[in-house]
Amino acid sequence: MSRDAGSDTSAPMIRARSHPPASEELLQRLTAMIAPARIPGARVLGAATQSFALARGSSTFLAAGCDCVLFLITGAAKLVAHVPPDREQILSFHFPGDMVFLPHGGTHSLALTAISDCEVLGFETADLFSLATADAQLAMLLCQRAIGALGRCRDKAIALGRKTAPERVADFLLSMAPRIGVKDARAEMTLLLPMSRRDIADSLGLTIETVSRQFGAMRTAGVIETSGRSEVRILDWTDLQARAGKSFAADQFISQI
Amino acid sequence: MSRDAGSDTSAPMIRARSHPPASEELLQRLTAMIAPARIPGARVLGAATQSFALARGSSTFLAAGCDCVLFLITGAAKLVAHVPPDREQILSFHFPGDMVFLPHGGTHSLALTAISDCEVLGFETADLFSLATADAQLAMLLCQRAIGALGRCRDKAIALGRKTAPERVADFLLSMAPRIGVKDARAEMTLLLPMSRRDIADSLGLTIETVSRQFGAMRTAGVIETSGRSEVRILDWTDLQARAGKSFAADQFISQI
DNA sequence: CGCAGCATTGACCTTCCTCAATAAGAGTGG
DNA sequence: CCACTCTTATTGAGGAAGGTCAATGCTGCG
Repeated sequence: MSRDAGSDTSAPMIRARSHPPASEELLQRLTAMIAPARIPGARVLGAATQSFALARGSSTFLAAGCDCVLFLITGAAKLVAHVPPDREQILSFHFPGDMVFLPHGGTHSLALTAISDCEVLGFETADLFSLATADAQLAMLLCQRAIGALGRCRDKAIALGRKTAPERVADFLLSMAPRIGVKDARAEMTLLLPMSRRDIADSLGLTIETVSRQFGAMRTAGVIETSGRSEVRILDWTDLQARAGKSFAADQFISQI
Repeated sequence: MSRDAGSDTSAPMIRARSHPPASEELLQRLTAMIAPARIPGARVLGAATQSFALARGSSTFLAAGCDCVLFLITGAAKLVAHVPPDREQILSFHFPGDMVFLPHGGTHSLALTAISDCEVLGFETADLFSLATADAQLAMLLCQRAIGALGRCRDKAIALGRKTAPERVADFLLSMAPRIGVKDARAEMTLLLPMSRRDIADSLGLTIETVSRQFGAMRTAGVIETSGRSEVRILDWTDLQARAGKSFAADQFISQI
């Protein structure tokens, strides 16, 4: 439970410099990405927008009182909760197109930390809400995204509360596959994990060592193959699902046939 | 990890009978309860509303495909996720005034189960959304409630991932206090817990025995006092917060001075 | 090529779970 | 009102999963 508290201090939490007028290009990419439920007036949205560049390892410092919604445009990021004195729980990983809600008033101190260099669009929740009051479609978009985030958070709570270490690690790989997986020639899926073993451990409520041992076990069993620090290839999809506790994995099978 | 699977089967999950026209009275109470962000046209809402009576122990059976939002009018309920073969995780407890989002498409099977007899108003999410498209205030209400639920779910994930058994049990009492606590003559707070030890355990990702031991330890230490199965009196608020891991509990103290 | 950080592996220990027995509540019917 | 019974809670002893500590091996970068 002890952790080198100094390592984080060396990369101090900074409130990322904001470039008040969000670049036209970033707004374009935002609207393109959330197209399925298109935002009617990206121009209007533009006025309340601030763009952030978040360098690898740096965090948006979000103490109590800050209340905003972020859009991740490029890069990969983690939403981290700090538990005194030196524990931390990663609540979610985020990739381009994701919306991150950071409401004020939570009991814990949260920060969005860049795993790789990121571009982010940020809104004060109040600003976004006042826009949404006049724009039901924007309001619905926010609502759907929030409910989606709630669903994923519930899945995480279930895993943290009632799953074993092997199940959690298998779950993790399965949840990452559709987001960052690439199918190769032999139809095997390869993941290039942007996060460290520590990140994975902090996300699953485990230790680095336990995560490493589970990777080792699956490697030995021929379920996965790893090369370097970040590459994981899934060799036996069925076995992986069994390890995640998906009994019979009926749903997935049906859709694969 | 073994559990008497038969005990639940005897009280089968039923789709509660719906009384198509929601009673005027229940709608009145709903609008009264969510008054802070009042719904402009409760009459309109009424058309899409179904009222449920959920007897103690019975559940709304919500298999994949169902997608609805529930309002709890009276009683106490738990949102339960079932993890095959016989584990379960309680995601949240609910009390009158609460809104429960039950989106379709989650990976786990969820059910809202009544801890005591409940009255519930239910909406198909699609219906509610189509109403909200024409009504920004309703949309905002939904959005704020969803973000609120997300915040509480994150707190639960943090507790399940990174807190010890004593911390979780203390956390539980602290989280229940503002919702169901009653201050008595000596300004001590008394909780009448509607849920069993099993419910508490399933909510905290622990076993009944561990929860019971933690109650025992706090009783011995003079932090709490219990009488009967459900009554808990908080004697030492400061110590309880310390046990919950709220280091120094600075925020709370300041607001108490 | 060498260094610093990260990942892996092993030995041991703590926490919490499991199994089992006992006790206390809360209904029920006499 | 009390005895009876069923359920739920408490308490104890032992075991397993995962955490902690420590040593070694990669890997990617200057």
